[in-house]
Amino acid sequence: MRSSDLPQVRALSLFNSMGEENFEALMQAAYLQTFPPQLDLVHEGDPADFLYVVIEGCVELYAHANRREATMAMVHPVSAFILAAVLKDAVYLMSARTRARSKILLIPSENVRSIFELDDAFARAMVLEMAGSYRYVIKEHKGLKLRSSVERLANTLLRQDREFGNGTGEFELPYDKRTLASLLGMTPENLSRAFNTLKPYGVEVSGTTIRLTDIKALKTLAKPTPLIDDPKT
Amino acid sequence: MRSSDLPQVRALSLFNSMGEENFEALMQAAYLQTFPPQLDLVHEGDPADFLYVVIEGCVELYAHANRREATMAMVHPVSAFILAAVLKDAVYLMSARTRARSKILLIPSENVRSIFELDDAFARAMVLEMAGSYRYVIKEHKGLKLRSSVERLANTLLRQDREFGNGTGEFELPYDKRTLASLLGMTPENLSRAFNTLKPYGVEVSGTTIRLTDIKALKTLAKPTPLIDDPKT
DNA sequence: CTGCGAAGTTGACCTAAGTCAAGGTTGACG
DNA sequence: CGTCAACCTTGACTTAGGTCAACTTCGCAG
Repeated sequence: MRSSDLPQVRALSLFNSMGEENFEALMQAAYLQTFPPQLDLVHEGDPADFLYVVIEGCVELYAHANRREATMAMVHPVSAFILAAVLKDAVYLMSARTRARSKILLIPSENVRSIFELDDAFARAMVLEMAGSYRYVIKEHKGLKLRSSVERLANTLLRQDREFGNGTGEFELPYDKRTLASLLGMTPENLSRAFNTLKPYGVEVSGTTIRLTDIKALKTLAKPTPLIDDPKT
Repeated sequence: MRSSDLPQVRALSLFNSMGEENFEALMQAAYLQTFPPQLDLVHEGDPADFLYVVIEGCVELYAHANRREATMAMVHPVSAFILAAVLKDAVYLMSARTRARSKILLIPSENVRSIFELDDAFARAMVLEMAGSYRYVIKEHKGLKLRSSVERLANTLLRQDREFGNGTGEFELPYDKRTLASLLGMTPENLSRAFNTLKPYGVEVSGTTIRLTDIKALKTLAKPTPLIDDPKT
């Protein structure tokens, strides 16, 4: 793999505390590849052969059942996904596909597990990574169980504004609306309608650009809570 | 704490590989207490002061938002809960209450974290424990997003039959119906109706006893998949 | 500029599930 | 053995959200 990409991988909290020789051994075994958009990387039910790290681009995690499909999460650079399946040497619970041209690091799961046994700092980093992922899903699950679709949308907009618009009230949706709809657990049609019901709360939509002109009102409706909406904790 | 309870704690996969002196240090700092039913142990949003281990009884994890409440999981002996919050030194994302008279081990989270730093085997056990919890929530989330409430109930019944009835088709519900309803993400009224729509598929309910007389038909409706319904993987 | 196709929107309609209000069961306790 | 209080069930009704089909918008290739 290209040495210019190494530092950003090394900088990941998952890798930055491990021993240099172990890191090198992992990278030695790894493949760095660039994939076109809409390419299936892993399929749920398959044994976990690789740990994946998104270096550039964007990856969608999704799941199937009952001839329905649901987007479970979007993975942005630089972060790893499907760590749990690799550690447990189990099958993937989710499928993954690229949503943009993406540069991705593939580390054979056997190597991940053997270095995990060898390197104590790596093992500890894994715990924290897993704890973070766990809490992310718990928050998603709480949102889905306790909120209406309009509330979920409102809170997502408020979060995006904090993350991408720096609280200015104007930002771009990071993905298309059908994906957003699936992520929020609704149909594209219903997302459209949800945007309309948010119009009186100062939500202006034009294509993929969003403007929030009355954040206070939106918050009254959304009732955000750090126990669901704060990605940090 | 009573020494007769030590072996079952030690036998937990979370604790069975760690060094003896570290285990003793943890237990030295821990409290073993028996609580009456319906007692609140932790409240979401509070800082994680203790790691909890259910030795006897039953604990419900639940969450609040929008003046609604949802049961997130039931914890049975012998297992630990809210590990992630303890490790990250963060606030609890869920509340917990006893659902039966319960014997519970409380380990101060500072001690957990310091032993985590000290004991490599303990750190590795934590990774696997977290990975298991992560995959549990992912499965719950998939079920909620991809299945109707009747399907969720049908699959839960099939699973209970495997776990408690050993596949005989007859077993007791492990908790009351309102709890089951909340766990499945529906109202008690709707659970009643769901049981009725399952009647033609050989589901007989009398109080808390369930008899499945046509498992094949039930499976046709439930369409179980190990990627959601197998608690082992 | 034009025309095509995908993505998004809208409206009409339908269905699953929630809500509310009675009843009915059951089980603990006097 | 009766009474009370949970818990559960049922029925009538409402509502959120899904479905289907038509239409619009927009980006883009020719």
